[in-house]
Amino acid sequence: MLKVYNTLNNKKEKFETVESGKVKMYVCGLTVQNYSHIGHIRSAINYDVIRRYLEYLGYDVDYISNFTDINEKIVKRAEEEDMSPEKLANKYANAFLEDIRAFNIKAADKYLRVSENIDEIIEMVSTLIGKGYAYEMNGDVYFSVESFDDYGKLSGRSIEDMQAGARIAVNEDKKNPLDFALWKKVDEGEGWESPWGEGWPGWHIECSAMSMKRLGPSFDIHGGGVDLIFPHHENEIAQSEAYSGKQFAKYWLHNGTVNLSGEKMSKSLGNFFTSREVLKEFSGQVVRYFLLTRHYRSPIDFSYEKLEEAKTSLDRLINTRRQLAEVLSYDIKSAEVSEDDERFFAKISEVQSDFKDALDDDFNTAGGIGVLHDFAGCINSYINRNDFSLNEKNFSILEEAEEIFLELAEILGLEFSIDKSEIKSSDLAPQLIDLLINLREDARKNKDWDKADLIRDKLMEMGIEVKDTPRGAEWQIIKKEEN
RNA sequence: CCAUCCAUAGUAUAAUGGUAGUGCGAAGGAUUGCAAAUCCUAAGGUGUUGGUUCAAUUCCAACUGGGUGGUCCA
Repeated sequence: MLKVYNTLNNKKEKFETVESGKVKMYVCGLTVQNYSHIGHIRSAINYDVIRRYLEYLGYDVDYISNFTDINEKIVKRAEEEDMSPEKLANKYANAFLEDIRAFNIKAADKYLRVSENIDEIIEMVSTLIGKGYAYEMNGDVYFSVESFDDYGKLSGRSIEDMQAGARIAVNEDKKNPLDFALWKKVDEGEGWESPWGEGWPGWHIECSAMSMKRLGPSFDIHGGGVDLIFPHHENEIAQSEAYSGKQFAKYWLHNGTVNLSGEKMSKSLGNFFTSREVLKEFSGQVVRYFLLTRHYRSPIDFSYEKLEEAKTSLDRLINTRRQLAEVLSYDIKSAEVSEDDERFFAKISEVQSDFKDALDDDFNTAGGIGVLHDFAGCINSYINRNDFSLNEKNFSILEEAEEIFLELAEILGLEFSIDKSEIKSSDLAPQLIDLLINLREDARKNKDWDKADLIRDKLMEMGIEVKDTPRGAEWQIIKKEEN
C-alpha cells in the first residue's frame, strides 16, 4: 500500500486518489530565464520517478507542469541577451526540454505557460475580488490573508507568527504586510489589459489558475521544492480554495534541495552547477542514479567526487545486466536443476515485493536501489559460479530475472542498454570485432601475449573494451561521455 | 527569534520496539598469462541526556549540531 508524506499534515498518509484509477498531478516548473541547474533537475527527476511508479501501479496519470514566462527577471535577462522576453523565455524553455531528455526524464503531459493563460488569471482575480478575498489598490490587486481562515495551514504558522518574523518590506498599499499580489501594475505597453489597468499576474496566481484549468478545482498531487512551501504554495492554497470553495491539492509533496558544501544551490547565491556543464563530465544516467540514492525529501550534497562514486556503483548494475544478457545467449545444456538453482529462484520472487515495499514507503528510491544491488549480487554470484550451466529451467528463470531487473530499473528511469545493439546499424562492425577477438584468442592459445595485448589495447583505444571472463572473451563499447 | 525537517561504520545511504542492510573506499583470499569483471571472507556504526517499555537505534522530551523556510527560488 502506497503511503506518501503530505506536507499539509507533516505525516505519511495512505494514498487515495480523488478519482478512482486516476492521478492528477501538478509540479511547479521553473522560470525560464536561464539554463537549468542540478537543483531543478533533482526536482524534475524526483517527480518523474513518482509519475513512473504511479503508472507502474496502474494509475492513469495526468502530469502537468509549467513555465513561468512572465516576470521582471525575464525582462532583465532579455535585455542582457538583447532579445525580446518572449524569445528568451522560449529559448530557455526549449533548453530545459532538451536537458530533461539527457536525464531520461519524461516530458510532462502538458507544460502550461503564463502568457497563454492570462484570461483565466484575470477571471480568477476578478472572482476573488467579488468574493471579498482580494482588493484593488492603485492598479495592483492584493489577496487579503486575513480573509482566509486557513491561511498558514501548509507551512504550519499563524498570521501573527509570520508577522513577528517577517523580513518583508512594508508596502503602504497593503492592508496587511503579508497580503500578496495577484495582479501587478506595469508601465503602458509592457503588460496585459485588465479591469485594473495594464499589468502582470502575480507570481502565485499562475499556478492556481493553470492547474485548476487543466485538473479541476481538486486534484491529487501538487509538488515542488521545499523552498516553495512558503510563500508560494501557501498562497496558492489560499487563493485557490478561496476561489473554488473546495479543497485544492490533496497531497503536497516537497523535494529537498541540492546543496553545495552544505548550502543550497541557487541562482541568487551563485553556487550552482548547470545541467549542461555537469553533462560534460558525467552521463545523465549517472547524475540521475546519484540523485536517487537519497530520499527525495532530504537535502543532498552535490560534488563531482560523489558522482564518480555513483558511477562506479551504477556500473555494477550495468555489468550485471550485461552478463545476464551474455549468459542468456548461450546454448542450453539441459542439465539437472541443483540446490543453487532453487535458492536463486526463491530469491527472485522476493525482489519485486521488496522493491515495491521501498517505493510504497513515500517513494523511497534509495531503498529501491539497495534492493536492486542486492538482486545484482545474487545474479552475479549465481551466474559466475564455477559449475554454472544453462538448463531449460534456469533459462526461463534467468529471462524472468532479466525482465524484472530491467522493469524495476525502468521505474527509476535507469536504462541498462546493451551497447552492442547500438552499433547494429552497421552489422559489419560486430562481425569485425568478433573476428579480431577470435584472432586474439588464437594468439592467447599460443601464449603470444604481445599480440593478444596489442589487439586488446588497440580496441580499447577505439572505445571497445575486451574482458576475458570464465565464459570466454566479451566485449563492449565504452561510451566516451563516461570516461 | 519562530516554523519545519534531519542526525546511522572512513564515506554515502537504507531498515527496524527484540539479530542494523546496501553501495563506494580500505584489508585478505579465489579467479586471470597480465588486466578487467565477478565471487568469497573478515573489519568497521545508531550525536548527548533523560523518559515510556520486559526490551529503545526505532516512540516521547530536552539538548547539541546541521538543512530549509520566514525575501526571488526547484
